[in-house]
Amino acid sequence: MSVLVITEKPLACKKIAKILDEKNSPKLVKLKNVEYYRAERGGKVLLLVPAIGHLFTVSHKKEEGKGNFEYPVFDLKWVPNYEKLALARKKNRQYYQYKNLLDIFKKVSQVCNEYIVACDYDIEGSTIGYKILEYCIGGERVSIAKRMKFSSLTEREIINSYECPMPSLNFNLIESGICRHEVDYLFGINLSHALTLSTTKLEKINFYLLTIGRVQGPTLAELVEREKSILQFIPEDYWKIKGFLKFQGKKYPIECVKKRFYDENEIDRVLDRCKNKQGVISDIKKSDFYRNPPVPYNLSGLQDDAWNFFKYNPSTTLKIAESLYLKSLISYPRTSNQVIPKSLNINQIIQSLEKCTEYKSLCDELLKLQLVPNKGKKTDPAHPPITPTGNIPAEGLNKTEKNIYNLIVYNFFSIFGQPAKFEKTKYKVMIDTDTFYLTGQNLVDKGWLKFNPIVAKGLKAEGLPPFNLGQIFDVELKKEKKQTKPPARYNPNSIRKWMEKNEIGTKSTRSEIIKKLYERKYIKNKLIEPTKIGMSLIDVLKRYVPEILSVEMTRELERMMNKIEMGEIHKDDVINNVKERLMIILGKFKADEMSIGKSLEDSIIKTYEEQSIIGKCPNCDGGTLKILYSKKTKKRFIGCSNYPKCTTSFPISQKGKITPLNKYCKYCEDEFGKKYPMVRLQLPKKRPFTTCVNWANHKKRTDKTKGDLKDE
DNA sequence: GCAAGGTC
Repeated sequence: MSVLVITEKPLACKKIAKILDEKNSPKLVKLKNVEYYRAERGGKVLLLVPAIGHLFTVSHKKEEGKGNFEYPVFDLKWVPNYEKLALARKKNRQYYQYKNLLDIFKKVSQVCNEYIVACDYDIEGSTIGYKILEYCIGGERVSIAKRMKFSSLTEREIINSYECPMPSLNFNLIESGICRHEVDYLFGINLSHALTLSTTKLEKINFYLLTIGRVQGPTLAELVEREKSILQFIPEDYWKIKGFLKFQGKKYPIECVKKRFYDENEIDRVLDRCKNKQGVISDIKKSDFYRNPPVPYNLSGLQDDAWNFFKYNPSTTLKIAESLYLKSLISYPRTSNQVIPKSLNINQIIQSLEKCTEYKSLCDELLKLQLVPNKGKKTDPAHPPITPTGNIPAEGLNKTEKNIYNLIVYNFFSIFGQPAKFEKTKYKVMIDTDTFYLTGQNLVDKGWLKFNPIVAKGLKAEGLPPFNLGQIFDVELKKEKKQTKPPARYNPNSIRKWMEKNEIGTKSTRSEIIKKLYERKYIKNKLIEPTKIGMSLIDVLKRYVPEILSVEMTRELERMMNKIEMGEIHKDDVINNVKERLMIILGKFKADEMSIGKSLEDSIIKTYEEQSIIGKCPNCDGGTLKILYSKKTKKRFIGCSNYPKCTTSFPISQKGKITPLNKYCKYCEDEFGKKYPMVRLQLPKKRPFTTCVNWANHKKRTDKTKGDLKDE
């Protein structure tokens, strides 16, 4: 008989197998497309099988797939992941992957008499391991299973945690994990069903999916809150001086010591005083400042830079990073670690990257240094920071992949660099009795910046010519009228950071949940604006379930789970409490179902109408082109709102998502002298492309995919 | 067709 070792993921399985095998060469077994390992240690045979995250999930007893949105849903059960996929009619590759894996687990467990859980030592990892064992050997016998507890995949920790495992699973931790799943399910499914059914029962809407949960709720609420403060903002007029100092045919911007004038008379007095006067340099201050090298990337850091330099969505960044990881080009991306572990072979990685001509000179330079990596504050027991592995991309990466990969390589290089040194010069410029400043900065020592062309390129470090004390210049001063600005809108990255700060969601789920808010049409645009649906959803929830909109709900859940971990309370108490609360909430909801549905229905219809607008009609006055549906064929097309007076219409793809671009086609303007709107078309599983609504009349049909745009 | 959390 053998020992079954369960790990959370394939990568960890491979590492643990290699460490535990006495010859460090475990045998790879492939069965039904599943890979696991056979190792030998201390006269025992170890069979190490990896999960792929959760293999089980919560469901409810009456769930019969499509169409059943009854509530309340209180009778929960746990089912294998693949069963859920089957319910969703998704018997895809993933379905068979999960199903085969569970089959293998069951099969392997039958030739074992010892069981060890080696998943991450946290509530999710504990739940993953327990659910698999329960399925394989039954709830009773799980009591004989042991637990490896380690905080990093190093040889010392792995061997130690294997030789001295915890004598049993941590059942409190497992209970709290199960509890977390069930609480999220109870709130999420019940409230989503209640919202969805409220509009379904009305005439105008056949079915519109509305969802809400512990993380979606507060995130949407924050976006709506921001929108309200933008709408309520009353701009205030102010004036500022736009000034230049002239020197050898060049103009250098100077700033008045008083940056904003709220009284127009005051700024006029200053400008009067300065009229026809020259500026004198009355003081020179030089100071050095340093910009430290970056800390190693964790997922958040990578998402941040990918947004700052390339405006990639956090969810795109995660997806690309995952694909680079699966190609073995970078380490595991779902990490929060910012500290390079001592065990990482830095030299080897750089030597491997040296073979790539693009990085060769930087690698050569790095290899001359003593390599001490900079580090950040965050650590992660499960994974190191994101670094290149040293493998060179074999086939070409696409542009997005290449950009993300370069960010990771250059960040890795930069962490070994010295601080970059800048010299700041501040000239005090007096014009009559008024004070202005001219500032510039010079990069005097590139430090780490020489290892990071992406950051260096975006740097503004324009120096000033050396001026002398008492030097006199002609100046140019103008009055500019300005208005105070409302608070800035969130973008997908800044709202992700807000979630991170408030500790809702996890590093791997935040960007997905933001994406979900877009998919549900709760929010729109890159500078995020809630739609009418988003606004009225928050209105309804504020009245009936304010708790689902607060970050405090997550805090409370965490407190409850801590208490379960400490053995102070039982999971059932928490679940029963949630059910009682939901009973009251759902009761009120049901009573007011019609009025709730009505207000949501109006918003849904309006949001759809808004989003169907493509642009102005090129052939009539005041007409609007819209996506319409033919009554006869039920197919969609683009038509003018002035029909039947105006019969302008265009065919459009029946599949895919159409987004107006607020731009018109340059080709058509030159050719026909009319403004035809451009749209973006996203066909399923294809790259989105830009096209003119009138592309069928272009001479060269290929023009439809060219971004030949002109702003309106 | 639904949550949030793991992971390929």
